[in-house]
Amino acid sequence: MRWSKAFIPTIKEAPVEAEITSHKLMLRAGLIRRLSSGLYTYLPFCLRVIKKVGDIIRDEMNKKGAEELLMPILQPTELWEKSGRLNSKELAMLTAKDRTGREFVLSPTHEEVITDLVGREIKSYRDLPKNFYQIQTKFRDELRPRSGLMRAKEFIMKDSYSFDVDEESAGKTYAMMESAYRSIFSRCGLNIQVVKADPGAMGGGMSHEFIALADIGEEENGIEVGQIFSLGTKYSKSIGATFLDKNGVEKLCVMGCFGIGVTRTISAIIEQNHDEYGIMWPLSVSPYQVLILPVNISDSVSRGLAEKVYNQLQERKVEVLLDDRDVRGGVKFKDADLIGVPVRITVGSEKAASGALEIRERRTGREVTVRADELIPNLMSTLQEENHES
RNA sequence: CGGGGUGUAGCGCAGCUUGGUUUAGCGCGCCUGCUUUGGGAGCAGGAGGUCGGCGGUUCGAAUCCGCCCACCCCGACCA
Repeated sequence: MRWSKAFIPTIKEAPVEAEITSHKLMLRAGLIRRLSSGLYTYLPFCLRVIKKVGDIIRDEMNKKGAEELLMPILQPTELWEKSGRLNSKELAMLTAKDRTGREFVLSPTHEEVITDLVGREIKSYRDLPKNFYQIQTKFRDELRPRSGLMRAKEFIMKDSYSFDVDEESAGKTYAMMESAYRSIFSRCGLNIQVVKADPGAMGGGMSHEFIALADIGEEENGIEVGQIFSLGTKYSKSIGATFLDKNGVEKLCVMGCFGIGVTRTISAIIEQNHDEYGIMWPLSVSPYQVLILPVNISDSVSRGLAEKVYNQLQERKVEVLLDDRDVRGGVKFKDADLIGVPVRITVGSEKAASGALEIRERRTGREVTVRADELIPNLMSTLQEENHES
């Protein structure tokens, strides 16, 4: 992508609405814009990160045998009456009406819908265990939205729901999800602490929270980015999800549910990966892997070299952003630090004249000068290292 | 919902106390031209505002009064 064609609206100073670092940086680096309190547009740059995080989640969930599906956001209130959660204050539900006046819940979570589905479709112990997940927008009528994507009325969540034949099997699923979550957060570049938690509105038995350590955050100096619950038979009983066991006896599915706040995870990543100049994306979730920065775009030699490198990297499927804007070098350097692409290739007029350029790591500031024909192998090994560090 | 605070150009603010030389300013950003080009350049010119909204007081309101709305922070609640 060429920066001159991309929509990356960076700003020098953070608007006063933002207090915490991640919120400020997301505004400044052109990731989000506010529509209204607790409602944000994810700009193209942010959407790339959302996709990266989503792909890591999909990879780890699929490894554990979970299957992705997508359920409706609008849900009939009758289903929520069945589970007894229609008037749950904790879930802070938003509702919507159709033109006949029928009321729907704008889903804050999907236990009811998935249990209804499984109850209708799965009838035999032979079809269990099952684990379904989805990544979609959730709604909570937050009393007080705050801190950008940290607590929004509308946010992106990965939620999954497991169905097992008994507690023992459900326990294994629970442990598997815990390990999947550890891998997911680690691959996202997050330092996580797992703590025992109160199941709250979900009900059921055991629960653990995944806390990203940060000096802001709402509990224990950390940000809750995920939570897992063993639900027992609470929903299979109220909604009706049973199966026949080996002996032909009807039994209730033993359930678990597992959530990750995707957009909040991105806030947490920034809280843990930034410095005074801007974001320092872990390579695994960075919107681009490499930024090419020709210091002076009107110098034809460095422009030519930058274009050449840009093409080479694109051919190798490296996600590369070329800062081809006709602005002064200082502006580009500041923006480069702000948006936090992990590897920067600087093309300066002097060195370009002798066919050399610089590779710089955003996180460490480490910089090497290489000849253009040595660039690709050097860059590939730098990317490898970055990958292992995050 | 309780408490605190803020609304003046895209962003950051001054002006309000004491109403009238304010045709409402300043910095950044934006547009045009020239110069400049390794860490947010310089000069010149320019565009951009129902002063959050409605009502009231007054000869006259960004400024005083009332109501409403929006937004931010603390609390209760949550991925």
